[in-house]
Amino acid sequence: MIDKPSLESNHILRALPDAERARLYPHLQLVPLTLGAVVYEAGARLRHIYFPTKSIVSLLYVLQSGASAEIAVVGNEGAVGVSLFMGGESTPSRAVVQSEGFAYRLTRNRLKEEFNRHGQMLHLLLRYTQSLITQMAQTAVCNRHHALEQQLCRWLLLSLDRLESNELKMTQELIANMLGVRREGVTEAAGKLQKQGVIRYSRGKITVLDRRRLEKLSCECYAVVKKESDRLSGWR
Amino acid sequence: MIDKPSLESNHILRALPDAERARLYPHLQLVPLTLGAVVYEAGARLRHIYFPTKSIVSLLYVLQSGASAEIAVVGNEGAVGVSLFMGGESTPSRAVVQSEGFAYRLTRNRLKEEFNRHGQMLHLLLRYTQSLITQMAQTAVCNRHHALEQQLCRWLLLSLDRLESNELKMTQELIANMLGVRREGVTEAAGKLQKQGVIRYSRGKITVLDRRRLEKLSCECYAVVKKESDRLSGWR
DNA sequence: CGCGGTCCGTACGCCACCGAACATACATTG
DNA sequence: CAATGTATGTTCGGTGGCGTACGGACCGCG
Repeated sequence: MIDKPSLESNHILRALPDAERARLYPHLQLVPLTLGAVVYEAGARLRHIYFPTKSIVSLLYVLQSGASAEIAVVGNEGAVGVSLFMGGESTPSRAVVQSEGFAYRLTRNRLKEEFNRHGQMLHLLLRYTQSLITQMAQTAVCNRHHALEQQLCRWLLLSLDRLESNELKMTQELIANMLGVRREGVTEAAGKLQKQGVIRYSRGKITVLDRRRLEKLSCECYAVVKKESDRLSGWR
Repeated sequence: MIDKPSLESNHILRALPDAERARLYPHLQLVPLTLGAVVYEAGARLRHIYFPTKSIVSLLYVLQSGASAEIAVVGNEGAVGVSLFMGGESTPSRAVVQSEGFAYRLTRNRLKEEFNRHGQMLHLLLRYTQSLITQMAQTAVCNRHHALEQQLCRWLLLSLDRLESNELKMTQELIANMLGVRREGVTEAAGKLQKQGVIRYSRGKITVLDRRRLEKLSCECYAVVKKESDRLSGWR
């Protein structure tokens, strides 16, 4: 369906020194991530760490009531399953594929082995983890203080950054699940944005027409996360 | 004012093998943490990592609007400034002393040195970081879905766990800042709890009378965080 | 072509929380 | 003991998002 992506499509893998990448190469398994697939379940023992290439994975928290909320989103800038090298073999969150694509994965044991060599992989993952933490913290505050419409803008931008087009396949229902709000709320907010000519959408296909405006309408959270993520993925 | 606490008052320091602890001992500096003191400012370059003994430190996010919210709370179970060993020398959050006490601290360079030895310290800090992540994630979802009263219960419990008494010095105003809500909202929720005989309070002194009830009235978030924290601080 | 499913639009009552303003009581200080 | 500051109590209108319900539009499929 799509060309198989190279290792370099993932920023972490790309940033590895050639020697390390070569060493890892035979152990990196390319797997397709289909829309809606659960990469790992909350509380389950993780078996792999995933390095997305063109896919997007959402980290979701599901409450006892069934209500849920996204706490972070991961694309080709990072990795899914960082708790593997942190030592607790599981997390209470669920990872769901939000945008179809591929990922390279490494088994738990391989990762630990690599980890124990204390090469760049370790440092890159640590830095990435910190940017993940920033994203989660910002999400927490955003949930508390910002209006739905602003959050929608933030969310669209975060997704957009992890794709290569200005179009995303995503129903309002799913977005509502991610943001932890009602679908109707998303309909209304998206309606406003469309009326202003910022986006256009229809049946699960959203096209961003005016990214500038979208950034202005978003809360500060997007910029903060982006900036910190850029800073941490920069060299040294 | 208070007896100087031993290294073992902090769970991470306590869990270190004797040899490591002995090696670190001369470099650990005991510092008092006074109420309201800012351990580090958002975006500022961190210079130390802190291991609280009897104090509590809140990690706060402050928005451009001035609104704020606590994203995690750290006591003698953990450490403040984990981003130091993650590689990004700062974080966008602010750390504020919420309950007076002491902490041992280590300079940035010492920590890095220790880190490079790849001993237990590294693993303990990594595990602790994961439990911190859990707390932040849970906070994010809690902010989204749970009622103020439940959140207040959660917050009281989290603080209580990090003290040794059933009494905390904390005004409703400050609690409101932490939770990112209005002071009046806290007054109302606290009033309800007092009427039910769960807590008693007066002018910045809150006494928990019925911890069981408090746990029942709290949202699930407290239990989830507690359980995961216990799991991760357990052996291996 | 018709049917069922997915996706989006709209509307209504409801409630928790907000913003602001003001009242009261206790505490500390000089 | 007066004065000022701090902590808590109470009120009132406003509103953003919730729960629920229903209707219409477009799609793919048989």
